[in-house]
Formats: sequence, C-alpha cells, structure tokens
Amino acid sequence: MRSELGVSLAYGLLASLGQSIVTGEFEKTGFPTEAELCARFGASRTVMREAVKMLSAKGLISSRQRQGTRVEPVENWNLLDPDVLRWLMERPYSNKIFLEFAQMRLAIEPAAAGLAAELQDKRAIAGIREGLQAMIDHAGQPDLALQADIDFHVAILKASGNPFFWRLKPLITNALHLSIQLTNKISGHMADIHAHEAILIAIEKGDAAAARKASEDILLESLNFIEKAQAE
Amino acid sequence: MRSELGVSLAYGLLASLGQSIVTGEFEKTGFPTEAELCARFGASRTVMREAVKMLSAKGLISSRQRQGTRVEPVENWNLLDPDVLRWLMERPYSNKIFLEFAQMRLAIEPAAAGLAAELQDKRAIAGIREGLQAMIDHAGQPDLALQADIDFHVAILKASGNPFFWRLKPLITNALHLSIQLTNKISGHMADIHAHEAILIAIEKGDAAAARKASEDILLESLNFIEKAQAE
DNA sequence: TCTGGTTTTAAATAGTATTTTTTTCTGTAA
DNA sequence: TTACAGAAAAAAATACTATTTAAAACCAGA
Repeated sequence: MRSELGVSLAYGLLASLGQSIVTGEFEKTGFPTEAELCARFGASRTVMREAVKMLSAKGLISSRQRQGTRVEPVENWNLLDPDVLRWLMERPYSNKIFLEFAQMRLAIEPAAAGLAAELQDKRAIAGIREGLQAMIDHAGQPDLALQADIDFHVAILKASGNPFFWRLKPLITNALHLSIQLTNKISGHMADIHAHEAILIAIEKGDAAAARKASEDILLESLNFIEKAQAE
Repeated sequence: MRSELGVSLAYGLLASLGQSIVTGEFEKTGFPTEAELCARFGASRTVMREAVKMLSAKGLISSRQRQGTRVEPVENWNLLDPDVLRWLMERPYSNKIFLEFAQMRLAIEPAAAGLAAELQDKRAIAGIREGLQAMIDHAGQPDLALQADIDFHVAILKASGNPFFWRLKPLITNALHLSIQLTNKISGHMADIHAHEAILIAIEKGDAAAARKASEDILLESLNFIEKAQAE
C-alpha cells in the first residue's frame, strides 16, 4: 500500500500516529496492539513497527513484550523534537502554550543576539540583514512579512554560532506562526521594523548588551501584546 | 541474537550506530547499505531497519530508495535529543562544546529561576531545597555531591512550570557532568553552597529579579572558571 | 507456589515492489 | 562509418509484505 503525497508509508504512519498521540486520542482506550494498528491502517506489521519505533525514539511511547505499547507521560516527550513540536501545533492550541513559547523566546533570543554581537560572523549577520530587508519590502503582504520576520529571528540564532541555539529554530518558528494568528486579530498591528533594526545595529556594532536589550524589548512588547489579547 | 545488558537488539544497534555516527566513523566511507550493516552486526534486516528508522527520527541519517542511507549534516541532528546528546558526550569532548553548554545554561537557567520565583510551586520548590540539602550533606563525597548539584539545577527547571525548560534537563545534566571533570582537576574546588542557597532564597521570596541574578552569578563564575582552566 | 497456557512484542527469514541511477542498445544524421 | 540522442534494459538499493519462531509477562488453576 502506498501512502499519499510521496512520503513513505512508515513516515505517513509516524505523522498520523504522532498527531493522534499528542491530541490525547489514546488516553482513554490505551495504545492499540500491533495487530490492531495494522488492521486499522492496512499496513504490514513490519512497517507499523518501524513507525512505532520512531515514535518511541521521540519519547512518545514505549513498548514492552507482553505488556503492549503505551503512551508515555508528557514529561518524557521530546518536546524540542521538530516533529513533536509540529504535531503539538497542529492541534487546537491553548493559551498556555502561547505563554510557554514566549517564555522560552525570552530566555533564548536575547542570549543569542548577545552572542551574535560578540562572534561577529559577517556572513550570518548578513543573513539577519536580509531578513530585515525582506520585512521592509513585504510590509504590505502578511504572509511574506511573517516569513521574513521568522527568517530574521532564526538568522540571529544561527549568528550566535552555537548549534544548540540553532536547534531551537523550530520552536521559534512555531512561536512566531502562532503569535501572528493572535496579533492579526488586532487590527492594523504589524511587526515593529525599527525595534528589529535596533537588534541588528547592536549586533553589527558588536554591542552585546545592547543587542540583548533590544531583543528583550521586542519580546516583552510581544508578551505584553499577547497578554492584552488574551484578556479580551 | 540477543544484545548485551537486557536492552532490546534494536536499541542496542541504535546506540552503537548512533555513537559511530557522532564520532564521524562513516565520514569517509559513507553509511553502509542495509545488507552490509546486517552482516557486520549479525542482525536481521527487520531489526536493523528499525534501528535505522530510529536514527532517522533523530535526524542523524536519511534513506532513499536506490541511493542508500547517508549521514545528515550536523545541523540537521536533533542535538537536544537526550540520546544524541549522550552520544556526543561519550566521545572525547572538545573545549568548544564546553563553551556552548555554558552559553546555553546562561540563557536557560536564570530565566527558569525567575519563572520559578513567580510561579511559587511549593512542591517543586521543596525539590530545589532537597537538592541543596543533599549538596550540604554530601559535601565530602564528590560523586554524591555532583548528583545533588545536578538535582538542584534540574529542580529549578521543573519549578519553572514550563515543560520546554524542563525538557532541557539532559543538556544541563551533561553540562554539569562535563564541567565537574574540569573543575575536579583544580585542587580543592567545590560547588559554592552559599551561591546556590541565594537562588533558592530568592525563589522562595518570590523575587524573580534576584533569582535571575543569583543564577547568573553562579553561571558566570563557573564560566570564568572554565575559561581559566582552559587557558592552562 | 508452581506450572502451563495465553497474549503481546521481539526478532528472523524470505520474497515482492518501487525507485532511481547507470548502462546498453539502437536509430538517425553528419 | 562515426557520433550522438533517446529509449530501453539492467542493476542496486531501500520499501514493504507475509510468515514463523522466540521470549517475556501475566493469569488461572491445580
């Protein structure tokens, strides 16, 4: 059996099961046995086991002989795994995750901006500038502007030179995608170009403290905005 | 064929291959084909494919029909995956990763301490206090003291109430394990109990700014220490 | 408490399907 | 006759199916 859309069958099952797990679909019933899963999806046991193994590699489930497979408690999930993060986003989101994202960004991004100012990786800094320029160029087109906004913030992670910061890219990306859904509800809101530019200028000058501060300012403003929107 | 030590065969292969990948063992030769891997490890194709699928779930490799399996560039690895992190640690470490860990801790931990002060989760704060007490009790025993130190810092992540912070536990744990190897070389060095207590007190008082500051102080001191040690 | 049966995952084995690269062949034009 | 283009065939690798056996853990009954 061939899955839709070019993805392999195992990856299709991975995505399907992953989403089901994060939406709590198996909370009451428990995770099905291999045989049940095969029957439900019309796949062979081998390929189903591959999907199950991938899920267990991401911490979502664990299997033991005779006992079956069960969904792990959320605290064992690899929340920073790009796939897990995406599945979490694809379900109807709660206000809580909004706040959690904002808190993470507030920890990560100013630090990354500070490191970028110290490291002075010209090539990476050029990437930040490109993001800013795209934000300016596409100010009228929400979709493109959002992508440019994301590119800008992600470029800062990259410019930090620390691969661990860089790996938080999916989290930042999702956070921005989410927050735009919220801010778009407020009429006429758009990203503050000048505030973004302030980060870039500080990084280019090599002023780490100013870069941290400028990044923090944007994020606090955004947090403020989120809280106001949620109060309504 | 049964693997050593009770772990299932697939997980044994996962660990073995994972380590080989992060140590760059396949850089020159390219990743072997399924058939070669089976021959080398004396395992069936099924179980080998399960291991390979888990590795690809962690971003370390990718497979395509006809083309074989290849190791992904490092930037695609899920560095924050606990397994990947552990494999990275099990290879001879470089000074670079030391610094990268310290940078991450400096971003994460003060933020977590600040959130913990705001949230006032009494139960979780009690966990921090237990860690501190264990540090005091086992001051003379390096192994136990290290574990207590780790427990203390990890408890702060938990007390932040943000599951994304909590998920960075493996990173903090590894960072502390690594840094103790370094600091132990310096005669008579031991964790500064008073500095740790300052974080706890600030959190208990609900003083987020002070908690952030106290956490930052410890980490900067530790960073300082690392730089001094590396200079030698 | 032991023992045997049952259930469920773990692993092995063998074979088919699919995809993509490489090679080979062939026909046509110079 | 040679050169080249395009088509066809072959090959190599993973993707998937099917089936069987093994091992572990639980449960029931003696």
